[in-house]
Amino acid sequence: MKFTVSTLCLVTAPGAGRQQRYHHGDLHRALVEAGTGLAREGGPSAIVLREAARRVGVSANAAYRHFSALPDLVQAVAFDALSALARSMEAELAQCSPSGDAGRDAIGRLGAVGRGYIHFALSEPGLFATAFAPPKWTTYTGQAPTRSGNHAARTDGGLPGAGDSGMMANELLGQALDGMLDAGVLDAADRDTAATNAWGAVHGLSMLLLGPLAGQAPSAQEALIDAYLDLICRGLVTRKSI
Amino acid sequence: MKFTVSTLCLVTAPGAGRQQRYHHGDLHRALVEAGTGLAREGGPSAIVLREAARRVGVSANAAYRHFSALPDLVQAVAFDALSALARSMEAELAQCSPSGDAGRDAIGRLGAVGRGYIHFALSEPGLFATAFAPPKWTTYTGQAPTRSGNHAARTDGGLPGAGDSGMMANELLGQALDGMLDAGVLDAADRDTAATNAWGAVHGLSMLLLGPLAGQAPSAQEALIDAYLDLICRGLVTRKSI
DNA sequence: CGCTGGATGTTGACACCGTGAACTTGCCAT
DNA sequence: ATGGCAAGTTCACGGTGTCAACATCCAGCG
Repeated sequence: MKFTVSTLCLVTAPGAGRQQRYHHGDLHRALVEAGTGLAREGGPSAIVLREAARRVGVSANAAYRHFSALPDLVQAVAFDALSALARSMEAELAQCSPSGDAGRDAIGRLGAVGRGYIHFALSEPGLFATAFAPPKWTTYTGQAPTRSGNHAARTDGGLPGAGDSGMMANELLGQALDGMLDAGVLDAADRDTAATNAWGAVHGLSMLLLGPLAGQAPSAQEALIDAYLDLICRGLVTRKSI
Repeated sequence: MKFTVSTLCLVTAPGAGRQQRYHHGDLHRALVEAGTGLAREGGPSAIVLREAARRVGVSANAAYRHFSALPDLVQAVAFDALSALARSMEAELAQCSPSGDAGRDAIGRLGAVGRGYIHFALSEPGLFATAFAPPKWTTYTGQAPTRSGNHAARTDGGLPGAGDSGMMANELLGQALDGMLDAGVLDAADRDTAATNAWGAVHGLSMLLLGPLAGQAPSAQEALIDAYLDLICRGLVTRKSI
Protein backbone atom coordinates (compact mmCIF):
# COMPACT_ATOMS: atom_id res chain seq x y z
CA MET A 1 0.00 0.00 0.00
CA LYS A 2 1.27 3.42 -0.89
CA PHE A 3 0.97 6.61 1.05
CA THR A 4 -2.33 8.33 0.67
CA VAL A 5 -2.32 11.84 -0.64
CA SER A 6 -3.02 13.32 2.74
CA THR A 7 -0.17 11.36 4.26
CA LEU A 8 2.11 12.76 1.60
CA CYS A 9 1.01 16.23 2.50
CA LEU A 10 1.93 15.66 6.10
CA VAL A 11 5.28 14.26 5.11
CA THR A 12 6.24 16.82 2.54
CA ALA A 13 4.47 20.02 3.47
CA PRO A 14 6.12 22.16 6.13
CA GLY A 15 4.23 20.84 9.11
CA ALA A 16 2.21 23.91 9.98
CA GLY A 17 -1.51 23.86 9.33
CA ARG A 18 -1.11 25.89 6.19
CA GLN A 19 -4.11 25.53 3.90
CA GLN A 20 -3.30 23.81 0.66
CA ARG A 21 -5.28 24.22 -2.53
CA TYR A 22 -3.64 21.30 -4.31
CA HIS A 23 -3.49 17.65 -3.49
CA HIS A 24 0.10 17.97 -2.41
CA GLY A 25 0.53 21.17 -0.48
CA ASP A 26 2.78 22.73 -3.09
CA LEU A 27 4.20 20.23 -5.54
CA HIS A 28 5.69 22.96 -7.70
CA ARG A 29 7.77 24.24 -4.82
CA ALA A 30 8.65 20.74 -3.64
CA LEU A 31 9.88 19.75 -7.10
CA VAL A 32 12.01 22.85 -7.40
CA GLU A 33 13.55 22.12 -4.04
CA ALA A 34 14.24 18.52 -4.98
CA GLY A 35 15.72 19.76 -8.25
CA THR A 36 17.85 22.20 -6.31
CA GLY A 37 19.20 19.34 -4.24
CA LEU A 38 20.08 17.42 -7.37
CA ALA A 39 21.70 20.48 -8.94
CA ARG A 40 23.68 21.09 -5.78
CA GLU A 41 25.15 17.61 -6.00
CA GLY A 42 25.64 17.25 -9.73
CA GLY A 43 25.04 20.49 -11.59
CA PRO A 44 22.32 21.28 -14.10
CA SER A 45 22.65 18.00 -15.93
CA ALA A 46 21.91 16.13 -12.70
CA ILE A 47 18.43 17.59 -12.54
CA VAL A 48 16.35 14.58 -13.47
CA LEU A 49 12.61 14.82 -13.59
CA ARG A 50 11.89 11.28 -12.47
CA GLU A 51 14.33 11.48 -9.59
CA ALA A 52 12.94 14.80 -8.39
CA ALA A 53 9.44 13.35 -8.45
CA ARG A 54 10.70 10.26 -6.67
CA ARG A 55 12.25 12.34 -3.91
CA VAL A 56 9.01 14.19 -3.42
CA GLY A 57 7.17 10.88 -3.32
CA VAL A 58 5.07 11.50 -6.37
CA SER A 59 4.64 9.85 -9.74
CA ALA A 60 7.01 10.98 -12.47
CA ASN A 61 4.38 12.50 -14.70
CA ALA A 62 2.89 14.55 -11.90
CA ALA A 63 5.63 17.05 -12.63
CA TYR A 64 4.04 17.78 -15.98
CA ARG A 65 1.13 19.46 -14.21
CA HIS A 66 3.56 22.11 -13.01
CA PHE A 67 6.31 22.21 -15.64
CA SER A 68 5.80 21.91 -19.36
CA ALA A 69 9.01 19.90 -19.64
CA LEU A 70 12.35 19.29 -17.97
CA PRO A 71 13.99 22.55 -19.08
CA ASP A 72 11.20 24.35 -17.27
CA LEU A 73 12.18 22.73 -13.99
CA VAL A 74 15.83 23.49 -14.64
CA GLN A 75 15.02 27.11 -15.24
CA ALA A 76 13.02 27.30 -12.03
CA VAL A 77 15.98 25.87 -10.14
CA ALA A 78 18.22 28.34 -11.92
CA PHE A 79 16.08 31.22 -10.69
CA ASP A 80 16.37 29.95 -7.15
CA ALA A 81 20.12 29.67 -7.58
CA LEU A 82 20.16 33.26 -8.84
CA SER A 83 18.42 34.29 -5.64
CA ALA A 84 21.02 32.52 -3.57
CA LEU A 85 23.73 34.26 -5.56
CA ALA A 86 22.18 37.64 -4.84
CA ARG A 87 21.95 36.79 -1.15
CA SER A 88 25.63 35.86 -1.14
CA MET A 89 26.43 39.27 -2.55
CA GLU A 90 24.22 40.95 0.01
CA ALA A 91 26.02 39.11 2.80
CA GLU A 92 29.36 40.49 1.62
CA LEU A 93 27.93 43.96 1.20
CA ALA A 94 26.63 43.83 4.77
CA GLN A 95 30.21 43.52 5.98
CA CYS A 96 31.27 46.78 4.36
CA SER A 97 31.69 49.50 6.95
CA PRO A 98 32.01 53.12 5.85
CA SER A 99 35.47 54.59 6.21
CA GLY A 100 34.73 58.22 5.53
CA ASP A 101 36.26 58.19 2.07
CA ALA A 102 33.30 57.93 -0.30
CA GLY A 103 35.39 56.82 -3.24
CA ARG A 104 37.13 54.10 -1.31
CA ASP A 105 33.84 52.91 0.13
CA ALA A 106 32.24 52.72 -3.29
CA ILE A 107 35.12 50.70 -4.64
CA GLY A 108 34.94 48.51 -1.57
CA ARG A 109 31.30 47.80 -2.25
CA LEU A 110 32.09 46.82 -5.81
CA GLY A 111 34.68 44.44 -4.47
CA ALA A 112 32.15 43.02 -2.02
CA VAL A 113 29.77 42.32 -4.89
CA GLY A 114 32.51 40.47 -6.70
CA ARG A 115 33.55 38.57 -3.61
CA GLY A 116 29.97 37.50 -3.00
CA TYR A 117 29.79 36.25 -6.56
CA ILE A 118 32.98 34.24 -6.35
CA HIS A 119 32.29 32.90 -2.89
CA PHE A 120 28.91 31.65 -4.03
CA ALA A 121 30.49 29.96 -7.02
CA LEU A 122 33.00 28.23 -4.78
CA SER A 123 30.60 27.22 -2.03
CA GLU A 124 27.77 26.09 -4.33
CA PRO A 125 29.37 25.10 -7.61
CA GLY A 126 26.40 23.02 -8.66
CA LEU A 127 23.90 25.80 -8.17
CA PHE A 128 26.29 28.30 -9.71
CA ALA A 129 26.63 26.22 -12.84
CA THR A 130 22.87 25.80 -12.95
CA ALA A 131 22.23 29.50 -12.59
CA PHE A 132 24.20 30.26 -15.71
CA ALA A 133 23.47 27.19 -17.79
CA PRO A 134 21.43 28.48 -20.71
CA PRO A 135 18.18 26.58 -21.25
CA LYS A 136 19.18 25.39 -24.66
CA TRP A 137 22.82 26.55 -24.24
CA THR A 138 23.23 27.38 -27.90
CA THR A 139 20.04 29.21 -28.71
CA TYR A 140 20.35 31.66 -25.92
CA THR A 141 17.79 34.32 -26.67
CA GLY A 142 20.05 37.08 -25.51
CA GLN A 143 19.69 39.36 -22.49
CA ALA A 144 20.59 38.38 -18.98
CA PRO A 145 18.16 36.58 -16.71
CA THR A 146 15.78 39.30 -15.71
CA ARG A 147 12.60 39.45 -13.75
CA SER A 148 10.56 40.06 -16.90
CA GLY A 149 9.71 36.35 -17.00
CA ASN A 150 6.48 34.85 -15.76
CA HIS A 151 7.87 32.74 -12.98
CA ALA A 152 6.40 31.78 -9.68
CA ALA A 153 7.47 33.54 -6.52
CA ARG A 154 10.31 32.31 -4.37
CA THR A 155 9.87 30.16 -1.29
CA ASP A 156 9.69 33.09 1.04
CA GLY A 157 7.63 35.14 -1.32
CA GLY A 158 10.52 37.24 -2.60
CA LEU A 159 10.95 38.32 -6.18
CA PRO A 160 12.08 35.58 -8.53
CA GLY A 161 15.84 35.55 -8.89
CA ALA A 162 16.27 38.32 -6.37
CA GLY A 163 17.97 38.37 -3.00
CA ASP A 164 16.54 39.51 0.30
CA SER A 165 16.86 43.13 -0.75
CA GLY A 166 14.62 42.43 -3.72
CA MET A 167 17.43 43.07 -6.16
CA MET A 168 18.90 40.58 -8.59
CA ALA A 169 22.63 39.98 -8.86
CA ASN A 170 23.09 42.22 -11.86
CA GLU A 171 21.10 44.95 -10.16
CA LEU A 172 23.37 44.76 -7.14
CA LEU A 173 26.33 45.16 -9.46
CA GLY A 174 24.65 48.12 -11.14
CA GLN A 175 23.99 49.68 -7.76
CA ALA A 176 27.64 49.33 -6.80
CA LEU A 177 28.70 50.97 -10.05
CA ASP A 178 26.24 53.78 -9.52
CA GLY A 179 27.79 54.30 -6.13
CA MET A 180 31.16 54.69 -7.80
CA LEU A 181 29.59 57.14 -10.23
CA ASP A 182 28.24 59.21 -7.36
CA ALA A 183 31.58 59.10 -5.60
CA GLY A 184 33.26 60.30 -8.76
CA VAL A 185 35.55 57.33 -9.16
CA LEU A 186 33.91 56.16 -12.36
CA ASP A 187 33.10 58.01 -15.55
CA ALA A 188 29.44 57.93 -16.50
CA ALA A 189 30.46 57.11 -20.05
CA ASP A 190 32.22 54.00 -18.84
CA ARG A 191 29.40 52.63 -16.72
CA ASP A 192 27.97 50.06 -19.11
CA THR A 193 31.36 48.88 -20.26
CA ALA A 194 32.42 48.65 -16.64
CA ALA A 195 29.42 46.46 -15.87
CA THR A 196 30.38 44.04 -18.61
CA ASN A 197 34.01 44.09 -17.62
CA ALA A 198 33.36 43.48 -13.96
CA TRP A 199 30.82 40.77 -14.55
CA GLY A 200 32.90 38.98 -17.12
CA ALA A 201 36.05 39.15 -15.07
CA VAL A 202 34.44 37.82 -11.94
CA HIS A 203 32.62 35.13 -13.84
CA GLY A 204 35.80 34.06 -15.53
CA LEU A 205 37.72 33.85 -12.30
CA SER A 206 34.94 31.78 -10.78
CA MET A 207 35.13 29.35 -13.66
CA LEU A 208 38.87 29.13 -13.32
CA LEU A 209 38.74 28.54 -9.60
CA LEU A 210 36.16 25.82 -10.08
CA GLY A 211 38.02 24.20 -12.95
CA PRO A 212 41.68 24.48 -13.85
CA LEU A 213 42.60 26.31 -10.66
CA ALA A 214 40.66 24.08 -8.30
CA GLY A 215 42.63 22.22 -5.70
CA GLN A 216 44.52 25.29 -4.61
CA ALA A 217 44.57 25.93 -0.90
CA PRO A 218 41.68 28.14 0.21
CA SER A 219 44.12 30.76 1.42
CA ALA A 220 45.81 30.83 -1.98
CA GLN A 221 42.42 31.12 -3.62
CA GLU A 222 41.47 33.97 -1.35
CA ALA A 223 44.71 35.76 -2.20
CA LEU A 224 44.05 35.19 -5.87
CA ILE A 225 40.56 36.61 -5.52
CA ASP A 226 41.82 39.71 -3.77
CA ALA A 227 44.56 40.32 -6.34
CA TYR A 228 42.05 39.77 -9.10
CA LEU A 229 39.43 42.12 -7.72
CA ASP A 230 42.14 44.67 -7.12
CA LEU A 231 43.14 44.44 -10.76
CA ILE A 232 39.57 44.85 -11.94
CA CYS A 233 38.95 47.85 -9.76
CA ARG A 234 42.25 49.38 -10.81
CA GLY A 235 41.22 49.00 -14.42
CA LEU A 236 37.72 50.33 -13.91
CA VAL A 237 38.47 53.33 -11.77
CA THR A 238 38.94 56.56 -13.60
CA ARG A 239 42.61 56.96 -14.41
CA LYS A 240 43.20 60.20 -12.62
CA SER A 241 41.29 59.52 -9.42
CA ILE A 242 43.39 56.87 -7.70
CA MET B 1 22.35 -6.28 -46.57
CA LYS B 2 24.59 -3.95 -44.74
CA PHE B 3 27.83 -2.42 -45.88
CA THR B 4 30.76 -4.74 -45.63
CA VAL B 5 33.61 -3.62 -43.50
CA SER B 6 35.76 -2.85 -46.48
CA THR B 7 33.00 -0.74 -47.98
CA LEU B 8 32.77 1.19 -44.75
CA CYS B 9 36.47 1.79 -44.87
CA LEU B 10 36.18 3.23 -48.34
CA VAL B 11 33.33 5.45 -47.27
CA THR B 12 34.80 6.71 -44.05
CA ALA B 13 38.53 6.65 -44.47
CA PRO B 14 40.06 9.58 -46.36
CA GLY B 15 40.16 8.00 -49.77
CA ALA B 16 43.87 7.61 -50.11
CA GLY B 17 45.32 4.13 -50.05
CA ARG B 18 46.42 4.53 -46.46
CA GLN B 19 47.05 1.16 -44.86
CA GLN B 20 44.69 0.41 -42.01
CA ARG B 21 45.48 -1.86 -39.11
CA TYR B 22 41.92 -2.05 -37.83
CA HIS B 23 38.70 -3.19 -39.40
CA HIS B 24 37.55 0.33 -39.87
CA GLY B 25 40.52 2.43 -40.90
CA ASP B 26 40.48 4.45 -37.71
CA LEU B 27 37.25 4.19 -35.75
CA HIS B 28 38.69 6.10 -32.82
CA ARG B 29 39.38 9.11 -34.99
CA ALA B 30 36.09 8.77 -36.86
CA LEU B 31 34.13 8.70 -33.61
CA VAL B 32 35.93 11.74 -32.29
CA GLU B 33 35.14 13.59 -35.49
CA ALA B 34 31.49 12.56 -35.35
CA GLY B 35 31.42 13.65 -31.74
CA THR B 36 32.99 16.94 -32.72
CA GLY B 37 30.19 17.47 -35.21
CA LEU B 38 27.62 16.81 -32.53
CA ALA B 39 29.38 19.11 -30.08
CA ARG B 40 29.58 21.82 -32.71
CA GLU B 41 25.82 21.71 -33.12
CA GLY B 42 24.70 21.18 -29.57
CA GLY B 43 27.53 21.50 -27.09
CA PRO B 44 29.00 18.82 -24.86
CA SER B 45 25.65 17.41 -23.83
CA ALA B 46 24.82 16.74 -27.48
CA ILE B 47 27.65 14.26 -27.75
CA VAL B 48 25.73 11.01 -27.86
CA LEU B 49 27.53 7.72 -28.20
CA ARG B 50 24.88 5.94 -30.21
CA GLU B 51 24.45 8.84 -32.61
CA ALA B 52 28.19 9.20 -33.15
CA ALA B 53 28.42 5.49 -33.91
CA ARG B 54 25.41 5.79 -36.18
CA ARG B 55 27.02 8.61 -38.14
CA VAL B 56 30.16 6.57 -38.60
CA GLY B 57 28.03 3.66 -39.74
CA VAL B 58 29.01 1.35 -36.94
CA SER B 59 27.18 -0.42 -34.17
CA ALA B 60 26.70 1.49 -30.94
CA ASN B 61 28.85 -0.75 -28.80
CA ALA B 62 31.77 -0.62 -31.18
CA ALA B 63 32.68 2.63 -29.49
CA TYR B 64 33.45 0.75 -26.31
CA ARG B 65 36.48 -0.79 -27.99
CA HIS B 66 37.99 2.70 -28.19
CA PHE B 67 36.48 4.58 -25.26
CA SER B 68 35.81 3.17 -21.84
CA ALA B 69 32.61 5.19 -21.62
CA LEU B 70 30.89 8.28 -22.93
CA PRO B 71 32.90 10.78 -20.87
CA ASP B 72 36.00 9.42 -22.53
CA LEU B 73 34.67 10.36 -25.95
CA VAL B 74 33.67 13.78 -24.67
CA GLN B 75 37.14 14.36 -23.33
CA ALA B 76 38.69 13.36 -26.65
CA VAL B 77 36.44 15.84 -28.41
CA ALA B 78 37.39 18.43 -25.81
CA PHE B 79 41.07 17.92 -26.60
CA ASP B 80 40.38 18.46 -30.27
CA ALA B 81 38.45 21.60 -29.42
CA LEU B 82 41.42 22.77 -27.37
CA SER B 83 43.59 22.34 -30.45
CA ALA B 84 41.21 24.42 -32.50
CA LEU B 85 41.28 27.08 -29.80
CA ALA B 86 45.07 27.19 -29.92
CA ARG B 87 44.97 27.49 -33.71
CA SER B 88 42.54 30.40 -33.43
CA MET B 89 45.03 32.16 -31.18
CA GLU B 90 47.87 31.42 -33.55
CA ALA B 91 45.88 32.92 -36.40
CA GLU B 92 45.48 36.17 -34.49
CA LEU B 93 49.13 36.17 -33.48
CA ALA B 94 50.12 35.77 -37.13
CA GLN B 95 48.46 39.10 -37.87
CA CYS B 96 50.65 40.97 -35.41
CA SER B 97 53.27 43.01 -37.20
CA PRO B 98 56.19 44.49 -35.25
CA SER B 99 56.04 48.24 -34.80
CA GLY B 100 59.46 48.88 -33.40
CA ASP B 101 58.26 49.44 -29.86
CA ALA B 102 58.95 46.18 -28.05
CA GLY B 103 56.60 46.93 -25.17
CA ARG B 104 53.73 47.86 -27.43
CA ASP B 105 54.34 44.77 -29.54
CA ALA B 106 54.34 42.49 -26.52
CA ILE B 107 51.08 43.96 -25.30
CA GLY B 108 49.70 43.64 -28.80
CA ARG B 109 50.54 39.94 -28.82
CA LEU B 110 48.78 39.45 -25.50
CA GLY B 111 45.75 41.14 -26.99
CA ALA B 112 45.96 38.86 -30.01
CA VAL B 113 45.93 35.82 -27.75
CA GLY B 114 42.82 37.13 -26.05
CA ARG B 115 41.16 37.98 -29.34
CA GLY B 116 41.86 34.52 -30.66
CA TYR B 117 40.29 33.07 -27.55
CA ILE B 118 37.14 35.15 -27.78
CA HIS B 119 36.78 34.78 -31.52
CA PHE B 120 36.97 31.03 -31.18
CA ALA B 121 34.32 31.09 -28.48
CA LEU B 122 32.03 33.15 -30.70
CA SER B 123 32.60 31.22 -33.91
CA GLU B 124 32.48 27.75 -32.36
CA PRO B 125 30.40 28.04 -29.22
CA GLY B 126 29.66 24.36 -29.10
CA LEU B 127 33.29 23.33 -29.26
CA PHE B 128 34.24 26.10 -26.87
CA ALA B 129 31.75 24.88 -24.30
CA THR B 130 32.97 21.34 -24.81
CA ALA B 131 36.60 22.30 -24.37
CA PHE B 132 35.92 23.66 -20.91
CA ALA B 133 33.20 21.31 -19.74
CA PRO B 134 34.80 19.30 -16.96
CA PRO B 135 34.38 15.55 -17.39
CA LYS B 136 32.35 15.17 -14.25
CA TRP B 137 31.98 18.94 -13.85
CA THR B 138 31.96 18.75 -10.09
CA THR B 139 34.83 16.41 -9.39
CA TYR B 140 37.31 18.33 -11.43
CA THR B 141 40.67 16.91 -10.50
CA GLY B 142 42.31 20.28 -10.55
CA GLN B 143 44.95 21.65 -12.91
CA ALA B 144 44.27 22.87 -16.40
CA PRO B 145 44.10 20.50 -19.33
CA THR B 146 47.70 19.68 -20.00
CA ARG B 147 49.50 17.34 -22.28
CA SER B 148 50.38 15.03 -19.42
CA GLY B 149 47.39 12.86 -20.29
CA ASN B 150 47.59 9.66 -22.26
CA HIS B 151 45.59 10.71 -25.27
CA ALA B 152 45.95 9.78 -28.88
CA ALA B 153 47.54 12.17 -31.32
CA ARG B 154 45.54 14.65 -33.31
CA THR B 155 44.31 14.06 -36.85
CA ASP B 156 47.35 15.60 -38.41
CA GLY B 157 49.70 14.05 -35.93
CA GLY B 158 50.05 17.16 -33.79
CA LEU B 159 50.30 17.15 -30.01
CA PRO B 160 47.00 16.56 -28.24
CA GLY B 161 45.30 19.83 -27.39
CA ALA B 162 47.99 21.85 -29.10
CA GLY B 163 47.82 24.15 -32.10
CA ASP B 164 49.94 24.07 -35.22
CA SER B 165 52.86 25.55 -33.33
CA GLY B 166 52.75 22.62 -30.93
CA MET B 167 51.73 24.83 -28.05
CA MET B 168 48.52 24.61 -26.08
CA ALA B 169 46.33 27.63 -25.46
CA ASN B 170 47.67 28.28 -21.98
CA GLU B 171 51.22 27.95 -23.27
CA LEU B 172 50.52 30.59 -25.91
CA LEU B 173 49.26 32.85 -23.16
CA GLY B 174 52.35 32.16 -21.11
CA GLN B 175 54.54 32.96 -24.07
CA ALA B 176 52.79 36.28 -24.58
CA LEU B 177 53.28 37.14 -20.93
CA ASP B 178 56.94 36.18 -21.12
CA GLY B 179 57.24 38.54 -24.06
CA MET B 180 55.87 41.31 -21.88
CA LEU B 181 58.35 40.33 -19.19
CA ASP B 182 61.21 40.62 -21.67
CA ALA B 183 59.93 43.94 -22.92
CA GLY B 184 59.80 45.21 -19.35
CA VAL B 185 56.10 45.99 -19.36
CA LEU B 186 55.28 43.33 -16.77
CA ASP B 187 56.77 42.65 -13.37
CA ALA B 188 58.16 39.15 -12.99
CA ALA B 189 56.46 38.92 -9.60
CA ASP B 190 53.10 39.54 -11.26
CA ARG B 191 53.45 36.96 -14.02
CA ASP B 192 51.41 34.13 -12.53
CA THR B 193 48.73 36.40 -11.21
CA ALA B 194 48.63 38.06 -14.60
CA ALA B 195 48.09 34.69 -16.27
CA THR B 196 45.12 33.97 -14.08
CA ASN B 197 43.74 37.45 -14.51
CA ALA B 198 44.04 37.46 -18.27
CA TRP B 199 42.64 33.98 -18.70
CA GLY B 200 39.76 34.53 -16.32
CA ALA B 201 38.85 37.86 -17.80
CA VAL B 202 38.85 36.62 -21.36
CA HIS B 203 36.95 33.48 -20.42
CA GLY B 204 34.36 35.51 -18.59
CA LEU B 205 33.83 37.86 -21.47
CA SER B 206 33.43 34.91 -23.80
CA MET B 207 30.75 33.45 -21.59
CA LEU B 208 28.99 36.77 -21.41
CA LEU B 209 29.09 37.28 -25.15
CA LEU B 210 27.71 33.80 -25.70
CA GLY B 211 25.04 34.14 -23.05
CA PRO B 212 23.54 37.29 -21.60
CA LEU B 213 25.27 39.57 -24.11
CA ALA B 214 24.50 37.51 -27.17
CA GLY B 215 22.37 39.09 -29.84
CA GLN B 216 24.42 42.24 -29.88
CA ALA B 217 25.53 43.40 -33.28
CA PRO B 218 28.91 41.96 -34.26
CA SER B 219 30.37 45.44 -34.44
CA ALA B 220 29.18 46.19 -30.92
CA GLN B 221 30.66 42.91 -29.76
CA GLU B 222 33.95 43.74 -31.42
CA ALA B 223 34.01 47.12 -29.74
CA LEU B 224 33.25 45.47 -26.43
CA ILE B 225 36.06 43.02 -26.94
CA ASP B 226 38.54 45.78 -27.71
CA ALA B 227 37.50 47.84 -24.71
CA TYR B 228 37.69 44.78 -22.55
CA LEU B 229 41.13 43.70 -23.71
CA ASP B 230 42.29 47.26 -23.30
CA LEU B 231 41.11 47.23 -19.71
CA ILE B 232 42.86 43.95 -19.00
CA CYS B 233 46.11 45.10 -20.50
CA ARG B 234 45.88 48.41 -18.67
CA GLY B 235 45.47 46.53 -15.42
CA LEU B 236 48.26 44.08 -16.11
CA VAL B 237 50.90 46.41 -17.37
CA THR B 238 53.34 47.74 -14.82
CA ARG B 239 51.92 50.95 -13.47
CA LYS B 240 54.77 53.20 -14.38
CA SER B 241 55.47 51.93 -17.85
CA ILE B 242 52.43 53.09 -19.79
C1' DC C 1 50.75 -22.09 -46.50
C1' DG C 2 47.39 -22.84 -42.77
C1' DC C 3 46.18 -22.08 -38.14
C1' DT C 4 45.16 -19.57 -34.02
C1' DG C 5 44.66 -15.82 -30.71
C1' DG C 6 43.50 -11.42 -29.65
C1' DA C 7 41.77 -7.13 -31.21
C1' DT C 8 37.65 -5.30 -33.43
C1' DG C 9 32.79 -5.02 -34.34
C1' DT C 10 27.81 -7.05 -33.64
C1' DT C 11 23.65 -8.56 -31.40
C1' DG C 12 20.70 -8.88 -27.49
C1' DA C 13 19.37 -7.31 -23.18
C1' DC C 14 18.67 -4.28 -19.15
C1' DA C 15 17.80 -0.23 -16.53
C1' DC C 16 17.17 4.27 -16.88
C1' DC C 17 15.25 8.71 -18.85
C1' DG C 18 11.73 12.29 -21.03
C1' DT C 19 7.29 12.52 -22.54
C1' DG C 20 2.44 11.68 -24.49
C1' DA C 21 -2.34 9.63 -23.77
C1' DA C 22 -5.83 7.86 -21.16
C1' DC C 23 -7.55 7.04 -16.74
C1' DT C 24 -8.62 8.12 -11.66
C1' DT C 25 -9.18 11.00 -7.74
C1' DG C 26 -10.61 14.67 -5.02
C1' DC C 27 -11.83 19.56 -4.33
C1' DC C 28 -14.75 23.50 -5.34
C1' DA C 29 -18.57 26.14 -7.13
C1' DT C 30 -23.01 25.72 -8.65
C1' DA D 1 -25.44 16.78 -4.17
C1' DT D 2 -23.25 16.95 -8.06
C1' DG D 3 -20.77 18.00 -12.16
C1' DG D 4 -16.51 19.84 -13.83
C1' DC D 5 -11.84 20.68 -13.69
C1' DA D 6 -7.29 20.55 -11.69
C1' DA D 7 -3.94 17.26 -9.77
C1' DG D 8 -1.99 12.76 -9.78
C1' DT D 9 -1.58 7.89 -11.66
C1' DT D 10 -0.74 4.20 -14.85
C1' DC D 11 0.62 2.53 -19.26
C1' DA D 12 3.33 2.98 -23.20
C1' DC D 13 6.97 4.43 -26.51
C1' DG D 14 11.36 5.71 -28.28
C1' DG D 15 15.88 6.96 -26.93
C1' DT D 16 20.19 6.46 -24.17
C1' DG D 17 24.48 4.30 -21.70
C1' DT D 18 26.37 0.06 -20.76
C1' DC D 19 27.18 -5.08 -19.89
C1' DA D 20 27.68 -9.92 -21.66
C1' DA D 21 28.07 -13.10 -25.15
C1' DC D 22 28.94 -13.86 -29.83
C1' DA D 23 31.02 -13.20 -34.64
C1' DT D 24 34.75 -11.68 -37.54
C1' DC D 25 39.01 -10.50 -39.28
C1' DC D 26 44.02 -9.54 -39.24
C1' DA D 27 48.72 -10.64 -37.69
C1' DG D 28 52.14 -13.57 -36.44
C1' DC D 29 53.42 -18.10 -35.60
C1' DG D 30 54.32 -22.99 -36.95
